[in-house]
Amino acid sequence: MTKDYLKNTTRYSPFDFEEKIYNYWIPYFKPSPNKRKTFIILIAPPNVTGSLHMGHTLQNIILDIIARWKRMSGFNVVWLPGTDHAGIATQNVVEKELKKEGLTRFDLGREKFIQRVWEWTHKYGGIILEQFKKLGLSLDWSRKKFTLDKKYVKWVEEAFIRYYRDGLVYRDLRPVNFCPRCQSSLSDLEVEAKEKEDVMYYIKYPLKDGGFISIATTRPETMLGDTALAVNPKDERWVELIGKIAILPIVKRELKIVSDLRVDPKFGTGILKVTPAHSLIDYEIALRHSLEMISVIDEKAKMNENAGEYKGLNYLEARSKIVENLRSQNLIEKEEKIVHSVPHCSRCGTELQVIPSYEWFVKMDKLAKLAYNAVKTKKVNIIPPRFKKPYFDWLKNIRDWCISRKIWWGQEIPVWFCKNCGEKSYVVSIKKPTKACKICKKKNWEKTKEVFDTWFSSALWPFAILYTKEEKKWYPADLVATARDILQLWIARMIFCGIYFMKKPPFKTVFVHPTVLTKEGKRMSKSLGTGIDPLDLIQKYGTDALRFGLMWQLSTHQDLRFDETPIDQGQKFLNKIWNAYRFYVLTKEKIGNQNKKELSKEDKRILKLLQKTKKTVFKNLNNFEIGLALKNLYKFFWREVCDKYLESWKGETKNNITVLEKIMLDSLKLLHPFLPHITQVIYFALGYKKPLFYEKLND
RNA sequence: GGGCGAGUAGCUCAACUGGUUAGAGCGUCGGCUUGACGUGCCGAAGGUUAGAGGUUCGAGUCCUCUCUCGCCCACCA
Repeated sequence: MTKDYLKNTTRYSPFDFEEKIYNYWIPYFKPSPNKRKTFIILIAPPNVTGSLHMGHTLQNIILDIIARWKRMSGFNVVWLPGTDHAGIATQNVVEKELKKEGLTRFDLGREKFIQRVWEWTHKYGGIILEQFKKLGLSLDWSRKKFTLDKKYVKWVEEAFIRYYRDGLVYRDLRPVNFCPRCQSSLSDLEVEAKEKEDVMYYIKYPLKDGGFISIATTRPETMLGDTALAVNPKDERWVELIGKIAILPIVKRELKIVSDLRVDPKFGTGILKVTPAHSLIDYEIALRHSLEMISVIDEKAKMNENAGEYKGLNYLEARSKIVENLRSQNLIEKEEKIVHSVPHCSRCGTELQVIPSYEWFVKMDKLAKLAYNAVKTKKVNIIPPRFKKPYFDWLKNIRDWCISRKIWWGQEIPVWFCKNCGEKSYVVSIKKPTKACKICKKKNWEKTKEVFDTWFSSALWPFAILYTKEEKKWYPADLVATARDILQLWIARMIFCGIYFMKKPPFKTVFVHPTVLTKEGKRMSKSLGTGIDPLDLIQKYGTDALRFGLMWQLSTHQDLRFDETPIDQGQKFLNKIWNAYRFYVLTKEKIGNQNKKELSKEDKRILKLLQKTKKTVFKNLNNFEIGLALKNLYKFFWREVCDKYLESWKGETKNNITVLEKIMLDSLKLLHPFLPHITQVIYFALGYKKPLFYEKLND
């Protein structure tokens, strides 16, 4: 990387330099201890088993540009890499791997399976971070974090215990979304609604006093668990039914007809069958009317002992048998095909069941208020501001958070159950309890097999990685960037956890960046084959060109329909930059001591434009208008510096060499956050020895 | 069902709080270039800014309605 190399090479080749330059930088990415002003960026930890996609790429390039720019503006930048153990997601990846060997996790058993996931994690868990390096990210590699690090795990246990002591965590038997394949409960946010065609059955329920009423349902099999019927008191058609008794067909149970505002008169016949065990809305109604909860479906989506003659049947088999039975009694009034949305597991796509299960919940009312107020009072800024609305809406209508999972991979909940008494007797404690069970007076404790929702653990990420002795208490952070679908899942939860445990919100600014879509405007997805691998692009164009191409397309308010041509444009720009500096070196040599003392018209013009460009670029970076900032620079450097100013150096010189030097050095610095590798290479070629991001940008 | 966003040159996008002939890049076409540039430079063509109505001296920009697309959220049994 000498001056001669620059002079003699007419084309910049990223592949000769990018990796070497990156390795050179690594030690300098550490925050320096002697600077006072810090700027702390919080990374969104990718899943350990993940591999780089466009979302990570866009998000982290944005952050890297900010990080480098902040460093060059005099800040001590803290940005730590890390990964998330990602409970269900990771477990599913390993299960798929097992499937290839013809095995399920049940064949291995819990312990061996967990061991297997650890092996997988050790073998492949570092890949995603290695891929992050290829993007040129200025992360502090001396401080890698993982959500199952010893210290991290401790934070999670302590948080749970603190919630428990404060009465914010409780255990309850209630219907939850349950995935029959993953064999676990899920939180509301892990449920994905999918459109599906089904049959709506109108079933006649006899009234005790004679006559029939009809009830619409797509799930006749759940009727075995009906414990009431409900109508809306405002529905004039049915008010007179309130208080009357109907007879549940097949089971012959008497059902009281209750009045509840949650019943939608426009749906079906306006009469709702209340099945508290298998419907969340019905459960709410049941609480209000003290109704019994009878579960008829088990966690494998099979009918249980309460289903009488249907016991053991899969719910779909049971459905058709029940419909058959009803038909034979002439109790089906009508059947119609409908399309409606049905909850599926967001991780494996299986249709979910709502079944009652003992789970741990976090009470959300107080915590939601904390998160709400932090944004309302602008202690946390969400940019662009329009994303505040979904954030507020979510917090306003929130239900308690189910934080236990019955999967195997994850952090165990610090709870001990009495082997003899089971559900009736448990102790919340990190260590095995020494006291005796209150019921059986024995000390026969066994740790629960349940693990935490992975988001319970990642909600603590900001202080678990930033607030430790060796990390110099870098809490709170200044900035976090996120895709918008993570706003509730992660951002909101970090905010209330941060305030609850640390008394301060975990960051000041949340930047919600655009989603990378395909050129057709569709979501990029591996399974649909519409994804583009950023690594392929790097191999084809180099990192700087990719960074240019992506940022060129970035605007704050519109999703990005990914187009490859700007990357090509980036490659040309790199070559233009390279040759501009060649010309600069050659010109300097040629001019020697024929320098002019005064400033020419061109000198003055370009200096003025430089100041103006700096101002707009900084303003745009401040507003996360990265695409605009890059365009400002592109135009300035190519159209003004190259096409006009450098051209004016050809022929008899009337310009001042010190101006040329300033323009070329300042341009290099300005370009560095966006195109870090090439600018560093040129910087070395010009004879400088430092990382370019150690230079001051705004003098 | 609710919310948000977008529909501007062939393609991907700009145009700050409404203000002169609506701008870039790529693509197309025509020239030029052996004192940096596998290229570069100069220039041209190309748009009733989705549609309809309204406010205004003036609207891509504000209001209303319609259409199309996308995303997020939602316990419609």
